[in-house]
Amino acid sequence: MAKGLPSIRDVAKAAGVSTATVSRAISAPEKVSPRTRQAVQAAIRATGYTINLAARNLRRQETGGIAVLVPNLANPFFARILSGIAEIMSQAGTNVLIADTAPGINDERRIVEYLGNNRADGLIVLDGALPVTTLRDRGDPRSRAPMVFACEWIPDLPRPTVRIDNHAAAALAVRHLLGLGHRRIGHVAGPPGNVLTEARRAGTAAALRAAGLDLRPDWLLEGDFSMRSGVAAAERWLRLPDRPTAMFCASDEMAMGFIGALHRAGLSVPGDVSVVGFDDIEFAEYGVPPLTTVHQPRTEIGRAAAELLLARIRARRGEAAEIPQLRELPVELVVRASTAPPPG
Amino acid sequence: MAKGLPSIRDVAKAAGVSTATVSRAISAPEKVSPRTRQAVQAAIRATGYTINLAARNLRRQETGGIAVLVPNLANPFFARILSGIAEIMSQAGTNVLIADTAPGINDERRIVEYLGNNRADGLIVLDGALPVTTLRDRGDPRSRAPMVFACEWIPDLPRPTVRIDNHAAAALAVRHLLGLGHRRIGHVAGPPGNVLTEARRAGTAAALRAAGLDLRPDWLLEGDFSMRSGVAAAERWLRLPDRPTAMFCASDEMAMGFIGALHRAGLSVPGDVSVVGFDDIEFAEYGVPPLTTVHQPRTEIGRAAAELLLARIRARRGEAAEIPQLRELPVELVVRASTAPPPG
DNA sequence: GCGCTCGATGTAATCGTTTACAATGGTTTT
DNA sequence: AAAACCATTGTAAACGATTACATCGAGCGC
Repeated sequence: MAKGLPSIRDVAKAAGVSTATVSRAISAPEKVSPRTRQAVQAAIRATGYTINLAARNLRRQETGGIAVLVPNLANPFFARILSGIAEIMSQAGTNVLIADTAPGINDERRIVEYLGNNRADGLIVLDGALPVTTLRDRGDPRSRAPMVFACEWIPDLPRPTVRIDNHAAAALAVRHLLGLGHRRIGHVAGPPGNVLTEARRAGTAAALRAAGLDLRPDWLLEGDFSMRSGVAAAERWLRLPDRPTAMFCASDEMAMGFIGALHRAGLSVPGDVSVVGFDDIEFAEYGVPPLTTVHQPRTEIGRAAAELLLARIRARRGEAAEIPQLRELPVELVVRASTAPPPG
Repeated sequence: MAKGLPSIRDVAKAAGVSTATVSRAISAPEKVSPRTRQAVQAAIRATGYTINLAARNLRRQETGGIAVLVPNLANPFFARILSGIAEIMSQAGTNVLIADTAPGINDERRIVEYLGNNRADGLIVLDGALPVTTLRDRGDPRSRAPMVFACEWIPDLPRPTVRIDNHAAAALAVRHLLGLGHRRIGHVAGPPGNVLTEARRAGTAAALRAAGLDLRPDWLLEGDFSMRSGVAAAERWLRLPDRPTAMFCASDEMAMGFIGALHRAGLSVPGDVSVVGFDDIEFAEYGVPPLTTVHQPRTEIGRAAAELLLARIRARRGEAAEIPQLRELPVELVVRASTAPPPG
């Protein structure tokens, strides 16, 4: 931002009106006569004027940006969600700040500071594991910016949320395995305490129960959504005296790690075991074998979260808006080559 | 940003000094006596003051943010680079705006607008395929913000660049295959015209030539860095009347797609063919088989690019700074299980 | 024709910081 | 002891937009 850029005064002069009229022509065109509006438009083009957001934000008492709290920026799962958020926000002329909440990158204090620092008009939280206090008491109470959750959420902190129905999605995956004839079905879960872990585990158990089966505790393996933890789960699985014929993994990364480890142990997927993943990340389609998985509409989740937050911000400015407390986007099962009827 | 937040006036009152002194105590502490500095610090704590960046930026004629142009946000390769950038920028109190330059997401006009709009004090460009004109003539000439390249670059637009030595890195990969005894080595290249494609292809050819070999045109397959294009390359490879015993792929994604397709065709890696990738993305470590690849220090590239840009921005403000035109970060070959001596 | 309303526009204060310039008082130089 | 200097601080004018309030004139009813 260099000196000498055309300002609203230059436009006003060129159009032969006052700065107030130019301002109105820009942000409330209906308050200005069509003639004047046109003249202002022409003057804007002629001068090459672009609005100075720092000035607008200062005067409007806004920041012109929203912040996204990502549990782990390095995780490719979030890339498409961010892309959806960025798309909507860029259309709205709103900046997107991204903060990585992964331990070690930014400590809790820094995040609070970052957000309290009147840097953001709103907050999209993708991390359901953040301490409630971090989010609740952030900054000065007078500066509390509206907040929405996407994908994950914090049960103790009710806020509008965009996500999929994790319970139903897990059940969908399990019913696919049941439909193939599997009766011995295990589950590789996410990290304990995570809301997604709980919802997907419960959905798995519910689908099994509906078929008259149980989720056997020895077939419930714990992971943390990472590939590495999928490998570890496979190692425990291989030591099982009595093995399931199918496994539903709570993330694609775990599924791919799981399959890779089985492969190295000489087992075939889906020949010996069927595996279903969750998320439908890019790699799922081209893996060995291509992975059957539950598709999450990630770009769409990002867009929806962005729109929801924008609506909340506008509502705060006084413009009426309807704010749904929960928006659940549809998932679908993508059947590829990692699932087949049980052996024998 | 709500009304009623403590401002610099409140701090001034609490500390019994003028607003000018408070401002100096914050941004140029050496200009203020130690006594006053302490009093101001105490007053800041007492009032809970946080600076209003919109006001500072307006006055300083800055935006307080930098923009990153990413060729494809959905590509996990960029996640860690962004993470490195975000880390440094967040320490510097600078916002990071992210714009996806993928066709269809934002058209060229929108990007120019986005950047011309005095939104960014600087620019990190990760996309070497952007039309030069988009970047050169962006916005008002008076608003030209400093720019640096990372990973990719545009030869016609010389700007400070952070990257690896792609030529040497490719040669490193090829020498590994030569060292295993391979003499029949092919290459899956990136999209034509891409700077990385050219550098890596040239490095490949150079390493072969140094061993008295040629890069045979029929063994040079074209891709576009994506997994899908790796699959396509494998299909062409399978139809080859005379096949190489080893392939060096210019990206891990292509390598993984390539391996997957070979697998489905009943060939074994590295039993029948050795494959080396490039980048060392997360999935490379856990693939089937784990991929031998050239490791790019992506977080470090992001950090270095961020620091370089900050230096350029400071230099622009008049603070002296040394700006290297090229910073090449070291790579290393990570040997895993996708390479072995040639069969027989 | 008078007074009223209403739409369109202008005037000027304001948002919270930074910084050029001025003022102050103390120390050193001559 | 006057002059010159320096460090420290204060005063007040910016930065560029928005918006409450004032103004103006046209249209309208009576």
